[in-house]
Amino acid sequence: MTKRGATLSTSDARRDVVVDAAIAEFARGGYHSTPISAVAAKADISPAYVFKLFPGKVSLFVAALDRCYELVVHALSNGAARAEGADPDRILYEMGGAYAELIADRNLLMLQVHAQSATDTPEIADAVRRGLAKVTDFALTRSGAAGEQVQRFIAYGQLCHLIATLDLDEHTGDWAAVLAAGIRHPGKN
Amino acid sequence: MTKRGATLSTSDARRDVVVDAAIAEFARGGYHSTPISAVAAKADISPAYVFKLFPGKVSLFVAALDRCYELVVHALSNGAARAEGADPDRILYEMGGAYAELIADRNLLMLQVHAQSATDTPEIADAVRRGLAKVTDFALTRSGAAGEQVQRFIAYGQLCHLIATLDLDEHTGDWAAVLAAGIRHPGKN
DNA sequence: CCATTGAGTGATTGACCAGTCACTCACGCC
DNA sequence: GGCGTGAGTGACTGGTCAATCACTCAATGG
Repeated sequence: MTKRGATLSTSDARRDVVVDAAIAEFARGGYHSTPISAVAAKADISPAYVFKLFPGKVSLFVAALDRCYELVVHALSNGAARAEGADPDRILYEMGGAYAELIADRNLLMLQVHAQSATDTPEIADAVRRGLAKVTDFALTRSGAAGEQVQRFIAYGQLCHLIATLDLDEHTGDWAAVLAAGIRHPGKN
Repeated sequence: MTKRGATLSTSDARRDVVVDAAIAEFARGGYHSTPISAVAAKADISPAYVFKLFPGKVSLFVAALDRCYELVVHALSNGAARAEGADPDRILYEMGGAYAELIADRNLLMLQVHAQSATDTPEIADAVRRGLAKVTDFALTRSGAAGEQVQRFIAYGQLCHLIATLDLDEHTGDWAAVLAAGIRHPGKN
């Protein structure tokens, strides 16, 4: 039954599964406190095999990060499509909405937060810069908005990360309500 | 020569020294990948004694965080004093300038970034919420600005953290120039 | 039916690290 | 001059984890 094509692609398919597991696990514990064995368990695979699919822990984390930013750009693209032909601000607004939906499950959000904290590893710093460049460039060219608008877009994205990380909502206190005002349903799940 | 007063206060004095060392070391490696021994070495003290001064690693990190936010509020206060009597926006602007100066050495900035990534430890999450609450409340009451202005203030502070973490400046690329535009000299040790 | 290849694992190694404990040493006091 | 107390340490323990290696097993190709 396992025809040549399937067998040949098995290894690559596994790699994808492992990357998905890595996103989930690294998002939970961050880079340093998430053992490879956790990712392996999530992917129903032995820890040893992870090292056959990826040369080391860093590579796996970077692969997860790359995939994360890929998904982010994809979501922004979908959002922009919802405002086809509208003015730049409107397009950026829709992008923000799409981003909020994407990170509702928190995995992609927390992965970015953890990545920012692991930038003392050069490969990770490079990956974050690469991803952020792609996101920023896309927002600039696709929306056609001015630099200040895109800067603001990213800044409020960062604020959104903070709010979700800390589980802030109006019931945390007045100060939290101020920070979370108008931010689209962060947290929740 | 060690008079009674000095001897009696030695333990507390040591604690302060250790907290300073903890800020520097945790800022470099983050919570999980910074061993107590690194902090101890920086404070010229044996690792074992750190555990006599603090009940555990988490307590030490939280103590460092508390001190960090204390310094931030203090800086904001100084900044606000420079715009005494001016309009809220101007006061917030001066606060931003004072904050930029404070985090020029990056230690306090990176500590906050790492803390956000270590919020799966409840004590740390609490400490971050506590600190952010103090900062937000102070910005609100001291400047008298509207909630949206303070929200923006914090959002751009977060953006500033991202820029400094990644060492972005105009020479990193056009996208980086967009993000860093108008942000007051981040990085540059 | 044998040889090759690639998927996948168990067992192990070497390093590191949080936390503990029994100890020393230097004071100040009676 | 001993005694108590608090500063400070060395040595150890139990546990974890990244990475490696020698191995098994199944499929495929000739």
